[in-house]
Amino acid sequence: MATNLTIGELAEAAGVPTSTVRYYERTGILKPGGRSPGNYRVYSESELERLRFIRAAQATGFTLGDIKALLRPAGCTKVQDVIQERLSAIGDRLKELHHVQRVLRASLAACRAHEETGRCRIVDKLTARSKSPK
Amino acid sequence: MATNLTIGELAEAAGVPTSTVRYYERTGILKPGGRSPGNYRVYSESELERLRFIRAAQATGFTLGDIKALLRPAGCTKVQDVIQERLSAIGDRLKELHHVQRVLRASLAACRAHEETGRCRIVDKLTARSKSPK
DNA sequence: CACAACCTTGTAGTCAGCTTCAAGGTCGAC
DNA sequence: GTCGACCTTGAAGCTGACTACAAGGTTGTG
Repeated sequence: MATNLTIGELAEAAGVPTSTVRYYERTGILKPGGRSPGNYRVYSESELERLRFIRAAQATGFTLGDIKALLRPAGCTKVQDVIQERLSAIGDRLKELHHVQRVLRASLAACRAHEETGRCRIVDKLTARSKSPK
Repeated sequence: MATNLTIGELAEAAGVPTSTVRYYERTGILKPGGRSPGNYRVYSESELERLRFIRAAQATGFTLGDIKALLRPAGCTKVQDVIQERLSAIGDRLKELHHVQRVLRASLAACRAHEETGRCRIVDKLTARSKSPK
């Protein structure tokens, strides 16, 4: 079950360039499980999963620094704190994302409703908030 | 109702530095409504809302280029396309965010469950995906 | 064993998104 | 009218996250 992957295979599987994988290694966020006799990096499934997690977290607005802190082994209590913090950040992100989604949907509806009038005031809608500004 | 704001007031209200507001102007994503007699930038509520929208969208992973395209007035049909595209991107983002949330919650639970054993294998959990890898 | 397609290290360059600085102009309170 | 807190422009500098390049080593196929 310990699928051994080269850097190219790993990169392909996660949909990132190999240069990015090496960059992640330089920053210390993702290390190969070992090295082959010919000094090639060797990765296993768990490193692939880790890489996928990194990309998913990144796409939702976390920096590599955030993610590194999250993945860093530490005292269990401390880790719990970090995760709690991150979950709360995710909660905020979700709210913001839903706001953007709501505004865009409203814009789209307004746009369609006015399609026949030839007058599209979509930008007004886009700049209006549908909820209280915190 | 046309509240007139200086750059400092606008920045304060949106929680960004004034330098960022000027940078946004340089990139063409946020322009002041006008200028005061003394050549100060003057903003209204609608520019404040636009700025807040920009920040919310940015926090959820959109680039300024994305947002600019989104806010750019254009033919109604074209705008609809752009918005549809963005909504689909948001759908993806939400999925990723929920995945991260799920993994973190599972980690937290596992961490707590093992609190008394003194052994915390949280990193394993963090790198495991709870769902099919697409 | 030759060849292409991979891999290695190290260093330098790129781009987005700010951030800081210098040298000054404006505004409101005293 | 002068003081300090604001504002102006333009240009340079910074950080995070890659990305490209040079110069070479490894591996699998015919």
